[in-house]
Amino acid sequence: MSKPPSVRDVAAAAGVSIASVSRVLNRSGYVSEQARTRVEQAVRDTGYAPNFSAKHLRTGRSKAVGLMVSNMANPFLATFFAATERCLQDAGFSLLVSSTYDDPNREQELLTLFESRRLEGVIAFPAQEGVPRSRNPFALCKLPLVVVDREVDCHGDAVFQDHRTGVRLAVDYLCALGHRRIALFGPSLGIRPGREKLLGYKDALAQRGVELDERLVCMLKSAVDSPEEQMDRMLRLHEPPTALVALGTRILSGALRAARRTGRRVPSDLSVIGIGTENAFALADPALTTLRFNIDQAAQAAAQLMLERLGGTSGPRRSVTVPLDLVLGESCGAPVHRR
Amino acid sequence: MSKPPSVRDVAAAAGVSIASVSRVLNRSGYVSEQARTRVEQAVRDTGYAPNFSAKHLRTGRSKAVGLMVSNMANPFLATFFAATERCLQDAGFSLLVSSTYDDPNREQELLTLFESRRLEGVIAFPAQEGVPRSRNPFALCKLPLVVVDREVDCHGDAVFQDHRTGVRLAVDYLCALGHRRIALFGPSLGIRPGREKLLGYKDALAQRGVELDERLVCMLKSAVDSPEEQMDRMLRLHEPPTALVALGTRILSGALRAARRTGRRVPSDLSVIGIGTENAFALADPALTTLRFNIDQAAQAAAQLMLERLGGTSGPRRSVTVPLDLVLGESCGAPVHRR
DNA sequence: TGCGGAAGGGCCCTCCTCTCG
DNA sequence: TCGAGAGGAGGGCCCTTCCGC
Repeated sequence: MSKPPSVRDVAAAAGVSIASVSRVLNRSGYVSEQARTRVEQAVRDTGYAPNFSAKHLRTGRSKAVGLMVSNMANPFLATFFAATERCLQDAGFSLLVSSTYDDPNREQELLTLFESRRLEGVIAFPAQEGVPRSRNPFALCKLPLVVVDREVDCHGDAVFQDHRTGVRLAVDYLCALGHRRIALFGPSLGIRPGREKLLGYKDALAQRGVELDERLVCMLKSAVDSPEEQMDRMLRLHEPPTALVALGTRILSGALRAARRTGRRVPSDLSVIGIGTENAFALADPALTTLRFNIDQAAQAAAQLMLERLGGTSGPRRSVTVPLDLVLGESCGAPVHRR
Repeated sequence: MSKPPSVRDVAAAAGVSIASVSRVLNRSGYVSEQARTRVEQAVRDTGYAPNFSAKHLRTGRSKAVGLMVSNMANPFLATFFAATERCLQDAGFSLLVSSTYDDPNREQELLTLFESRRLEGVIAFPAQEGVPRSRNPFALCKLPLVVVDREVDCHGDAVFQDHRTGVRLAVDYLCALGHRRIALFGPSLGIRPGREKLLGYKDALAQRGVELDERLVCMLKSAVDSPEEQMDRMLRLHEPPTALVALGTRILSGALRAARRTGRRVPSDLSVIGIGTENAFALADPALTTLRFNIDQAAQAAAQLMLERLGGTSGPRRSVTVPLDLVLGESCGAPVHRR
C-alpha cells in the first residue's frame, strides 16, 4: 500500500525538474528532445498516473459531469446514460451518475454533492415540475444544466422528446384503420411526457372528427395505480375500446392481461400500440407496433448542449426536440364489432 | 461565474479562524457552542460546499469507486449498478461508471483513468478470461478489486452467480415433465457464465440418465451468430427438441421466432424456459418460466466485499456465490410426440 | 531556446498559544 | 501553579504556471 508516485518521483527518476515533467505531460512550452524521452521513460518506470484531484485544484476543471436520473434500472435511462457517456468521453469528461428514485430530498442532496465535487455541469431528469424558483434546487444550482423531458423554471438548456407528435401519429394510424374507440393509457399528467401524450391523443381525435370519451383515457397517478383494473373497467363499457395505446411497459402488460382475460386476441379483437426502447418488445407475439424513443439522438443533443456550455457558449436557454418514431409491427388491424 | 466560497470566506463571515471552521465541519476537536452556530450560519450564508478535490488531496481519500461494465444498456448491468450505488452511498462513496463494450483496450484505458482519479476501488465485469497475469490490466492494477461473474487470475475478490445450479434446476424440471429432447441455447463458452450453464445442463441430463445430444446444444460464439438459424436446424432433426432452454433475451426471441414459423405453440408443442431480470418478460404470453437473477444480492455482495476492503480488511481473495431462482410460469408442459 | 525555482489553489491536521477555573 | 478547553498559525498534499536565468 505504498503511495503512488508523484511528479516529484518522476522528476527525480528522469533527472529533471518537476516543471519539465509537467511540460512534457501537457505538451506545453519548450522541452528538449532528450528531456522528453527521459521523462517518458521515467513515467513508464515509475508507473506514474497524474493525480486528477491535484490537477483539478490547480486548473479549476474537474473534467466531470453529473447525470441525475430517477432510476437506472429503467432501460430508457440506462441507454441514455450509455449514449451520453460515449459523447462525453471523447472530450475527456467522466460521468458521475446517480439515481434519485424521484425523491426531491435526494435530488437536493445530490446537487450539493455535485457542487462539492465541483462537477462542471449536470444533466438531469427532475422528478417534479412547477416547483417555485425559490425552492427549486435546479434553479438555485449555479452549474451549467441540461434538463431532459421536463418543464422546469431554471436557467438550464432543455432536451424534449416529441411525445405529442408521436402519439398523434399512433392514434391517427389507428383511426385510419377504422378505430373510433381507442383507449389511452399513459403516465402521470404531473410531468411533461404525460401531458404531451394526452395532447397528441386529442390532436389526432380532433383531426379525425372522433369525439373524445373521457372514460377511455387513463393517465396513471402513481406506480400503485393498476392499469389492469382500469382496462377491466373499460372493457365492460357498453362500447368497449377496439384499440389500445399503452404508453409504458408496465402499463401495457397490465392492460394486456385484462384484455386476455376477456378472451380478446391481438390484433383481431384488439389493436395495440406500445412505447419503448428498441429491445423492449422483442418477445411480443405478434410483433408489437411501437412508438420508439430515439435515445441516441436525445443523449447526443444533451451532451452537445452541455459541451457547448462547457466550452464557454453563453446566451439564453436553448432547447432541442427529438422525434418519436412509429415502428409498425403486426399488432394492429381493422376493428371488429362485437356484441 | 465568481469562484465558489472557500473555508477562508466562511471563516471571515463567521469571524473565526479557518481551523475552527474545519473543526465544525468535521466534528473533530473542541468548539464552543457559540462558534459552532456562527460557523453553521456562515456556511448557509455563503452557500459554502467543501471542495472534494482539495479534501481528497489532503486526506488521500477520493470517496469514489469505479464500476466497469460491458454495456449499461444491458438491463442486468443497469440494475446491478443501481443496487450497488444504493449500498455504497450510505458509506459516502460515489460511483464512477463506464461501459467498455467488451473492448480490452478500453478496459485498459479505463483502469488508467480510475487510477488517475485515485478511485479507492474497482468493481468490474471483465470482457475476457485467461489473459496471462503479465498482460492482464486487472492483475496489474493495484486498486482493491471485485470481479463479478468472471474467472480472472488476479488479486480481486469475486462474486459469482450460480448459473450451474440454476440451469440444472431448469433442465431437471423439464425432465420431470417428461422431456428428453431439450435444446440448450446459451452465451459463449469463452466466459464463466456460458461454461457453468453448460455444466448445469449436463449435470441434469446425467442425473436423469438422458443421453447428451450435441446437436441440441448451441452456445453462441458472437453477437452475430443467429439463434434463429440454429433453432431452425434443430427443428428439422429427425427427433426435434420438445423443450427449449434459452439463456439470453436476444437468444430467446430468435429461437422462438424459428419455432413459431413451424407453427409450434408454447407450451403445447414446445416448453420454454428463459433467463433474465424481473421485468424482462412481463409481456410474454403465456407467462414465461424463467431463471431469475438475484441482482440485488449480487450487487450487495460486491459492495460489501468492496467496503470491507476499503475499511482495511486484508487477507486472501474471497468469493461469494449468489443463486439463480427458477420462477415458474405457464410456458412448460408435458411433451407431445409429433410425427 | 530550454530549464528550474517557487507560488498558489482549498483543505485538514499537527502543533502551539492563550484563557480561565 | 497547573491543567483542560478553545482557537490560531502554518505546513504540506500534487500539480500547473509564471518568472527569471
